[in-house]
Amino acid sequence: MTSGPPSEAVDLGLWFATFNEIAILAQLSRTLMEARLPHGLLQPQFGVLNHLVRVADGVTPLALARAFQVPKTSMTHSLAVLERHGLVEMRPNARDGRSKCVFLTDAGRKLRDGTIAALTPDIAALAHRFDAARLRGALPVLTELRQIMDTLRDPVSGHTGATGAQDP
Amino acid sequence: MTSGPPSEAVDLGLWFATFNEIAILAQLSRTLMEARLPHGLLQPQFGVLNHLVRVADGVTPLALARAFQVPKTSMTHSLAVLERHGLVEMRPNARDGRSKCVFLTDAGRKLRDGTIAALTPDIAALAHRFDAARLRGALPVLTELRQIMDTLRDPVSGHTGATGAQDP
DNA sequence: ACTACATAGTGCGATATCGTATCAAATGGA
DNA sequence: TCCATTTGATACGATATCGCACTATGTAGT
Repeated sequence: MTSGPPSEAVDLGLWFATFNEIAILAQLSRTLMEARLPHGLLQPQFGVLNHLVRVADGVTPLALARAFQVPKTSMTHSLAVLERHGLVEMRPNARDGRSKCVFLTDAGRKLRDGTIAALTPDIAALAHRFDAARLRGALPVLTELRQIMDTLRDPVSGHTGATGAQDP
Repeated sequence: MTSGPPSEAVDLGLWFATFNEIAILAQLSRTLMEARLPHGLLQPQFGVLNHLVRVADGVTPLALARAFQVPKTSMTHSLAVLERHGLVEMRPNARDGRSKCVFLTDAGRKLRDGTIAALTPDIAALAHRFDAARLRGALPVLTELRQIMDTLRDPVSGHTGATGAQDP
């Protein structure tokens, strides 16, 4: 055999440690956010709301599922919650009869802005203790890693199928 | 009022973007892992198993809940699953009659090692596309951020109460 | 046009997550 | 010692997550 693995050993520990930290940080940020969200709304729902404001209105549920890398059924549920609360509106997709488009309502926009405002002191407290420059340095690494994992994702099953564009 | 905020504006966008990437990466790594886990085991359970191997055996459920920053009830559930599968053993805590100690079984150790082995090619594929040095640079930032968020956590309610030591 | 296949969304069931309430053991005063 | 408070763990219920299977629409090949 001539072309085995890169012959350079992979630092498994590094990767596991990273994923471990990421999992815990996700948990911490979730808790942080949900402490400021109105009753009945959880982080996934707020994430969608925020995405609609920051990126674009009128996208399809599947595009959202891809953006967040969750199964489409999970996104269906999140959107149903948001719609039940009157925060988004689902309209038929003129270009594709199977599809729908998700639009923010005024209430949705307002609630998102209010939540951001409510979160600001918490973030400020964090920023007070943690140098933003370090974060700014780490963020591109996270982004690139996310993109690569995106790409490597098995484009199989009912999960979501393919790569999802993220906030540009 | 004399001592308002640091008068320096906080880069909210930076923080939100970071938390956003972290949430998606957590999702991606979860999916990656669960694709290699035996049926019936999910990432949280494997995380516990891995922690017991890497850090220490014989810790209490509450210590585990703190380490992962999940509510104690979630940890109770995860441990029940692991115990049902014969992967861990719960013994009474000699030092505290209310408490228990979690121990790995041989099956648990074996399953953890097998899963690591099964994951290695996936990690290797990642490592092939992503420079480990960059990851190594970013990891301390994540760790420190996690520690700080740990510290700032409201030590309230039934969540977990306090800071949890993480893999040293 | 007709048939195959792919794709968008959803209903359903199994399981996970987590807040609240509860119980039992420990701790710390009076 | 007795009582109040704290702390570790769990039961329970509400909701979230997600895999599977299904429908409906779109797309391609003939």
